[in-house]
Amino acid sequence: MDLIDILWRQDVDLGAGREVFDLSYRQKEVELRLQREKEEEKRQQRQREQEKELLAQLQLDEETGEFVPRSAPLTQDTATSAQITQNGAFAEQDGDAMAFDECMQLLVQTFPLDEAAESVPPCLDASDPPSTDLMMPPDIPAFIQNPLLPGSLDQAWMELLSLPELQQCLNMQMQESLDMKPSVEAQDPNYSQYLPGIDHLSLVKTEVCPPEYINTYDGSFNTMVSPNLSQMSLNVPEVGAEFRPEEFNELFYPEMEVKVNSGPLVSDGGNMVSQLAEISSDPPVNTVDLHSFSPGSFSSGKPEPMAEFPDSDSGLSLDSSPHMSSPGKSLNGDESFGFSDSDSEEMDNSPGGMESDYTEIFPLVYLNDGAQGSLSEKPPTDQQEMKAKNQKIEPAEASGHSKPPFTKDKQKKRSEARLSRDEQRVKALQIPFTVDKIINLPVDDFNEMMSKHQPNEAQLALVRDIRRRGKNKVAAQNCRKRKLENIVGLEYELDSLKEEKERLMKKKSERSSSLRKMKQQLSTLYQEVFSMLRDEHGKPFSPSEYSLQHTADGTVFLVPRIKKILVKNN
DNA sequence: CGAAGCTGTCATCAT
DNA sequence: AAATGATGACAGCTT
Repeated sequence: MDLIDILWRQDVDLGAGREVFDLSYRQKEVELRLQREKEEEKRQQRQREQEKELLAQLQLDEETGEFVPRSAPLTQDTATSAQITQNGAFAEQDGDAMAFDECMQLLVQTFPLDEAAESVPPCLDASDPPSTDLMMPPDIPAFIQNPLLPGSLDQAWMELLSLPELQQCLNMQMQESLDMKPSVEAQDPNYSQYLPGIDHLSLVKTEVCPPEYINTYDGSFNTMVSPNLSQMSLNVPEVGAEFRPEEFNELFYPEMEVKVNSGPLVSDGGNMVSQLAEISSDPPVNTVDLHSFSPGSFSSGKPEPMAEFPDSDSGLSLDSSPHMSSPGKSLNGDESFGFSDSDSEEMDNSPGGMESDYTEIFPLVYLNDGAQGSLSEKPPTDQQEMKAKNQKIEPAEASGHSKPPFTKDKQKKRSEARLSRDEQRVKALQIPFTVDKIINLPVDDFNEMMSKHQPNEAQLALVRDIRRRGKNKVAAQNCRKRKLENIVGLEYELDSLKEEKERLMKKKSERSSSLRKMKQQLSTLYQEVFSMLRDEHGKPFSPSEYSLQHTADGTVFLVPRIKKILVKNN
């Protein structure tokens, strides 16, 4: 379940938001893809007529929507051009006529589980016995053809499938599902919750899994899976029959779904617990731990705080996702009292960051809860405890079950965690005020509120701490905002000044050019005027002997240069 | 793996 | 004197 959860988050991190899991969204995608595929099919038919060889080598890549050279699917070594053509033919003739159950029965009959398991390569055998079965007969692949999933999801699920532990789980689940077809049907109800079109399936939902649990963890899986299940028989005729990794994934989603839903619930009889026990180096992974992840268990496990401060969440973790805040709350609420910020920082990271380690962390947390006593001792105690926790957690990570996805999961806004922690502290000290009020209430109201409650020293210190931190946080945000605005303003001013400088330089250049032009014109005019002047003999004046000078009033005189020189000398 | 950026927090001073 | 705002500095975390 942890792995599934991790991978689901990985899907989200990879860009597959909840909208991806939405039926309508996916249906649109399907329509587009189908349209594309029809076009491509037409083109392919033309190509078949022209070149059969090309046909064998070309294949519609559902991820990119392009025809690419056919590469053998992961587990399909037998993929040949002949089979491809067979698949295509089968898709048209048999695909729509054969229901999923019928195909499954046929597969089970044709390929017993033992053979199927043996025939599957190691990397996928665990995860998809059914899919391998489906692949084997050339007529089945039509099922698998479903271009619903985006590439990112496909990748994420491929990663999921590549996990050995999960493959084991999936393998066992798959075998069970093959034996008991109803189990597969039981999964649908969950899917239907997120699929408007599959309402009829929702009848069994409550029997399979608590609604809260489904809401928090199963939603994504459900939406991913359900379209495929519901439309599996419908998709068969329309899409080309080809094997792809993502198709396998789609087939497996139901199984994962089953695990997610039923794992914690049916943990006693199911394989999940045993698998988890094998996976985890820490033996004490039990159903209680698993249940601790579900929202319902959160509320049930910590009834008092939740009941006492029902609106505390809304007060501060406005932008925090419920999924994230919930675990943190249950975690911190139990153990958090009056510890220092640094402690709380550590708290933040471990619970929020390693979600897959919930099973390991939560038990520890519960222990801590019980151990928590007075308020004043908390800071050092918590630090030590956290260190101990981390040490305990590390082995599990070292065992290879904490993976890169965890680091992605760690990407949470500290604000969310901080608020959540403060809330938990408030709850822990049984302070009947929301953190929001503690921080944002005016001084008078705040003091009045506090006086009414008559808080003890620890409560008062915590409340004032929270208020100070909260206000300072806002102040820091504003300060940084101002700083950025100042930077932006200065940059803008700098740009303006540069533009101004540019403009002035350009103006200067223009003026200089204009001045040169005017000098040129003046010179021309001077020569023109001078050349028109004549002495008493009708001869022009020599420019070397005479020059023209003008006074301020515009009067022009012809001045002999010698005289002028004499005047200058004088 | 290191640099850069973001955010919360603390210390300090100013209001 | 207390509360609050502003801001530099620091640490932890993410990108």
